[in-house]
Amino acid sequence: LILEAAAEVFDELGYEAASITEIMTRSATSRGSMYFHFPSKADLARSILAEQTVRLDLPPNVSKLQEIIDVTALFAHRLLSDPILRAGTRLTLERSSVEFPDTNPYRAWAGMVEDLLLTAQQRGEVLNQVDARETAELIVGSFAGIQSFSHTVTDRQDLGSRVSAMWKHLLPAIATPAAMARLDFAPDRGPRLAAIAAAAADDAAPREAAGA
Amino acid sequence: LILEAAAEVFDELGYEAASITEIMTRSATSRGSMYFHFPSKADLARSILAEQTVRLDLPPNVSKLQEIIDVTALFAHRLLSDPILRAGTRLTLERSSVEFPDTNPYRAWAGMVEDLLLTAQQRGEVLNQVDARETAELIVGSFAGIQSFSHTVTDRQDLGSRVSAMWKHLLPAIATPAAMARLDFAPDRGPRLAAIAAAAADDAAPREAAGA
Amino acid sequence: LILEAAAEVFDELGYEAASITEIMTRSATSRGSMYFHFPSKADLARSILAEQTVRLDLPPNVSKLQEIIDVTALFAHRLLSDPILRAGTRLTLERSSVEFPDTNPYRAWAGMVEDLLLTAQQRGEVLNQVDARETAELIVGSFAGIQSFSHTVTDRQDLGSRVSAMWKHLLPAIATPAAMARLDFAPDRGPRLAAIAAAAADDAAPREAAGA
Amino acid sequence: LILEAAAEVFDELGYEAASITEIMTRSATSRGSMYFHFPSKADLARSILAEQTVRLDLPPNVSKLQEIIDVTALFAHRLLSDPILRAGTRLTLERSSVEFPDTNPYRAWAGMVEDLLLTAQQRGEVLNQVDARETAELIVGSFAGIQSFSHTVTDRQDLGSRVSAMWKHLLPAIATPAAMARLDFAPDRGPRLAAIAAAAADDAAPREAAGA
DNA sequence: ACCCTCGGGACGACCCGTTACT
DNA sequence: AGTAACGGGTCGTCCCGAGGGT
Repeated sequence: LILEAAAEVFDELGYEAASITEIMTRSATSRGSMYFHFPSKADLARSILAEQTVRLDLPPNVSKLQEIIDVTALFAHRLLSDPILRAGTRLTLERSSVEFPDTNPYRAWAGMVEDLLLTAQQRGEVLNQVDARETAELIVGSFAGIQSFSHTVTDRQDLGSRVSAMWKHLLPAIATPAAMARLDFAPDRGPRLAAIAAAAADDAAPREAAGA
Repeated sequence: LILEAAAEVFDELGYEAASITEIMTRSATSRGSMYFHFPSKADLARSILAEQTVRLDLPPNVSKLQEIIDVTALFAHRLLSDPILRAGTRLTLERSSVEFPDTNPYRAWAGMVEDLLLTAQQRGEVLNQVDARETAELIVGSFAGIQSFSHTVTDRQDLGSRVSAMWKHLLPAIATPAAMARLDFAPDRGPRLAAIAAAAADDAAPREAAGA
Repeated sequence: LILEAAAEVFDELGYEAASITEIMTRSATSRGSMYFHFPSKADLARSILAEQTVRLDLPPNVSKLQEIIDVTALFAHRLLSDPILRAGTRLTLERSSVEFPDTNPYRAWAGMVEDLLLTAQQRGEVLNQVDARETAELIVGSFAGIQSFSHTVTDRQDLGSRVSAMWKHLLPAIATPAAMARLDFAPDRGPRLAAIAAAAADDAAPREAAGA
Repeated sequence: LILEAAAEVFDELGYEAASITEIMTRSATSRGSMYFHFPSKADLARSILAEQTVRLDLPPNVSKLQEIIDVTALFAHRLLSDPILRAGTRLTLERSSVEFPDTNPYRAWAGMVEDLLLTAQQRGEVLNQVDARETAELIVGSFAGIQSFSHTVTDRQDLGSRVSAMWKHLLPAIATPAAMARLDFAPDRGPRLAAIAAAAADDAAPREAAGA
């Protein structure tokens, strides 16, 4: 797809430094075709941001706290290989303040985490003194910063460990002792989740193929 | 100064979107003068990054852990008014991966925090199971992300509270209970430190004037 | 054509002093169009050099020595009116050393003359002791210098006479007496050849028009 | 000297592409000093052209024709090592048409050669039918072109041979048979003359030193 | 409906030769 | 002699329409 190429370029160069010409070249598209599908450069960026949120559907878990952890772990894992996600984070970090009046990715993520947190709190997984919104925004912000740090220092190779460390430091102030004992936030949580998802997809695919 | 204007523009537009012409206009400098002092745009960015680290000298504290907290609190506070610092963080977030081979701001901050953390650990303020480097990098990353979040959502107006919340969540996993009781990480810690520093400067200035 | 304008400017100002803007203005082209056809200024120069060599097709002559003379005479004549040729010589003189690794115009010309010289020698028009390569390169070099001299002093108005004088001085050391008697290197040899070529073109054109 | 550095840069880059900053750097001069000695860039070029003509004083010879040959041979030889001369020829070739209203180097050289030629003709060394001015200008032009050719193709390493070849081709049409027998235009004429001049200078220097 | 060649300006950073003030 | 300041100008490139073809 043409978005793929755009994502690569945005990831490598950032929004401003990315040139449509470069995207064209890399996706072997011509100028006319490019502007037929995406009226402007900003449109490309918006499409990438939209794609990004779509790609985070996770199977529900009995523990809502585990779900939050899993979303970060899987996101961290996918960041290693998915150019759309990589570009999405870069664009969020660089341009969130200016570009997205309503569909701010930060807000979207924080809202999702806050909802999960509230549910978890009702189920007794989360300490009572926790302010769901405050904690949710802290988690999202921290994750974004850690990701940036890891990107800078090791090109995200150690992002899994860093996210694991984040949870190790944060959870004592969030989770109830009982809930905490059952949580899995090991560094390889991301890859494991990805493997499970891939297996599920393999299960589903033949059925689809048979249906078609 | 000319750096001041550059910082403003970088803060508002980011590195790529900032134009030298705009910086020129805003600082009422001519093109020739501009390039006499800063041979290139990248040089301007580098100078801002360098200035930034200089501006973080804090009076030593008996508690090294408190020193770490204070550095974040004061930094958060100054971020509200100091364009150099504002620009510095934006440049770090946007371009740290590409621009600064050795003088990476992330590394510099993380190194400083790690040193303080190790000293604190020797003094019994920090739990033994804490890995100083891991924790230091987590703190720096989280701070950067939180700052970005706050910048996006409220133009950093609530950064003090967010940093305070960060410490509230992080400290239980870092500080020994005894040390924790004596730590001050209230949201207004930053402004208070700034006031103290200002008073100290007022004290020193007259003496200097008298000496001269 | 756009090359025409570029040639004019290069001819008048030289490569470095010529500005793309000036070429644009003079050819009423926009910058976008300009860079669409010629990716760079150097490319313009290269194209001019290429055009130049194309424009020197001459009807074969029984005397190969006469062919060499004719090529210089016609070239000298065209230099008065053809901007591409004028620019070409200037570019060759100024930049041949640096710009054209393989397609050096000097070498191209010298090679052509050398070949003709060798053929002429086999036919007995050229003295045996003549070293074809040495003489060919001398002719090309001399022609270039004479052209530069004439350009400087009389804006090339007397180039025909100068080339004639060159042959008057050179031929005794090149041509056999028998061949020499039949050679025509009068100052107006160039214009006469041009007239013949024009007449031939007029002959051909109607036929083409009729065929089409 | 500062001219030396300027000459180098002009030789390598040409007039337009040469930058005063580069000349400054290479001669370790500061901007102020630079503009104190040479009010403008054009002034630098003019000074180099002036220096150039000075450096061609040759001991008088009984044969004026030999003197002409020697001037070309010595000039060709010095071109290998003297940056001032190298730069001078480049500037002459590039800018003679535009820069020097009265002190045109071409004219200066042609005039000198013409005078020598006339004297030689009076002495019977030169054929009667020779038009001194025409021939003088031919010689100067040819030399310039040959030098350019050699510069392009072999960085002037074979310039001696080329000049020798030039004379071999030209002299039959210029010199009387009697005079020609006594002329020396071998390829190594330049180096030999330089050696003689050096020896003479060695002779003179001690005396000067003694006198001083 | 989809794609591409071609054209259009507006800036981009950078660097230039040159002049005042110290 | 030397540091600082000055604008004008360079080439290159960018994001983007418009007409022609498939």
